[in-house]
Amino acid sequence: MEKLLAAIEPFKRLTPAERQRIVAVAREKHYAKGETIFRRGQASDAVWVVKTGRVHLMTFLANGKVSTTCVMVPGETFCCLPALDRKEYPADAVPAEDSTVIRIPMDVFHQAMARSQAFTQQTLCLFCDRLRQVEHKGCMVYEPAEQRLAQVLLTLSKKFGQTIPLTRQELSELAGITHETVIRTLSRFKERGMISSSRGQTTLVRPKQLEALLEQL
Amino acid sequence: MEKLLAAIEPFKRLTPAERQRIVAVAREKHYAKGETIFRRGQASDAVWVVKTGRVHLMTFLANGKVSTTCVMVPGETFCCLPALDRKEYPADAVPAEDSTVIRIPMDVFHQAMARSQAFTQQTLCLFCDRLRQVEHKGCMVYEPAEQRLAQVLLTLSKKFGQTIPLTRQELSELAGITHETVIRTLSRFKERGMISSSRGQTTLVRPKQLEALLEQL
DNA sequence: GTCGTTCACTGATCTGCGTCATAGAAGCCT
DNA sequence: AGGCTTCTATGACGCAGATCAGTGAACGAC
Repeated sequence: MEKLLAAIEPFKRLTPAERQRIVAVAREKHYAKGETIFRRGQASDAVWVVKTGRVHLMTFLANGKVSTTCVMVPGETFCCLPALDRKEYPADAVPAEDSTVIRIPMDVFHQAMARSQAFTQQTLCLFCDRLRQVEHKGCMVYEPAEQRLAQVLLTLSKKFGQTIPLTRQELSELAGITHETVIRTLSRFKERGMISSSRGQTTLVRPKQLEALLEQL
Repeated sequence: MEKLLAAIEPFKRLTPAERQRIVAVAREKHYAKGETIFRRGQASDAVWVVKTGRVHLMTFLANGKVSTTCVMVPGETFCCLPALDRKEYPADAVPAEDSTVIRIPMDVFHQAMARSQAFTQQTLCLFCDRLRQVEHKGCMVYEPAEQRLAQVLLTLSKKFGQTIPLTRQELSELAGITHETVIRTLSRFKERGMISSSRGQTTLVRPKQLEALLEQL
């Protein structure tokens, strides 16, 4: 665990001794696909790091629909937000596949921030990036389905590289469209040679063309 | 200006002496409706406080549409985000009516954060609140126009009270729907006795019924 | 192997809302 | 006054995409 934390933001900013204080109380936990790590509205008491697998931050809406706000992959820290203001979790965290996560009690996280200026600064930067992402996503309301999906794919490719291991259903929850529309749109992309796909994954063959879709209009 | 800052977050958290350091270099500026305070993408060099009027944070999209992310009213501080990570402004700031704002150079803002733990903490809280709002707004993509508009009205009523001084056009930019749809939807709300309205303003007569709209489904 | 489940795909409606057009009312300027 | 702009309002039309329905392929469990 020390090795993992030493390699990722924001924990790499700590001295080994400071990091050790965290390692001493952090606990590794395993969750099966579809379990719930925490729910929206619960009081926050920890910061989380994905070690293996994939965790989605999602909101279940009144009309039965699901909105996924973020996909967290190994090495990513999630829920800095409640860590900063100590308020409740803003979304549900659900492993999209069997996942191992590290749970860091909030108190030691705060102690680390109090001790290390660099650690605090980096935590804030991660946090700011997140807000910028979310704000950008908010503007997507106005784009048609095709552009929304292209945007989602390009964003995911920054995390996963060319091959994105999400189902059409999961993509639909990210893009805010139905999974049927995702399928139809991806079929068109495939006809145009922009992507290839197999069960549970999509590969961007011509990312440039997808980017071009966003520019136009 | 000292009097205003002493009354609002996060500046009220400073000691009078610390606050005076800010007042010494802050400048009051007046902008007419429709001018631009700053644009998205510009390097950020200041934090802003609304003194009078109303400032919208908005994004102009490629297809000519406009998305308003936030309405700032007197006493509110905006652009803590670039203040934290020193990156570029994430949106345009445009006065929706003639407005007076206070411009606080970013350096003194940072100095204040370095000096006062309470000030930093409060700045972070404001920031977290903003992220929670934006995340919540992101989920709205899935709601039909009626619910989106109801949500927008209820959110605005927290700032303005029962009477919301925005035009239909401005409401449409906040809700992510056309102004025609806003007009039609508000007409229905009016028929049902939930609101009343006149040119440039909408009054929530039965806010409970609007809230009920959000619960159902 | 068989069964059950998940995922991918396709076609056939249906509809909310965007788009376009038009018109009147309210407010501001000279 | 008159003219101009902004805001509100309403109707007609069309379409993107949601909804509903059905099929088949891939995968895991036993």
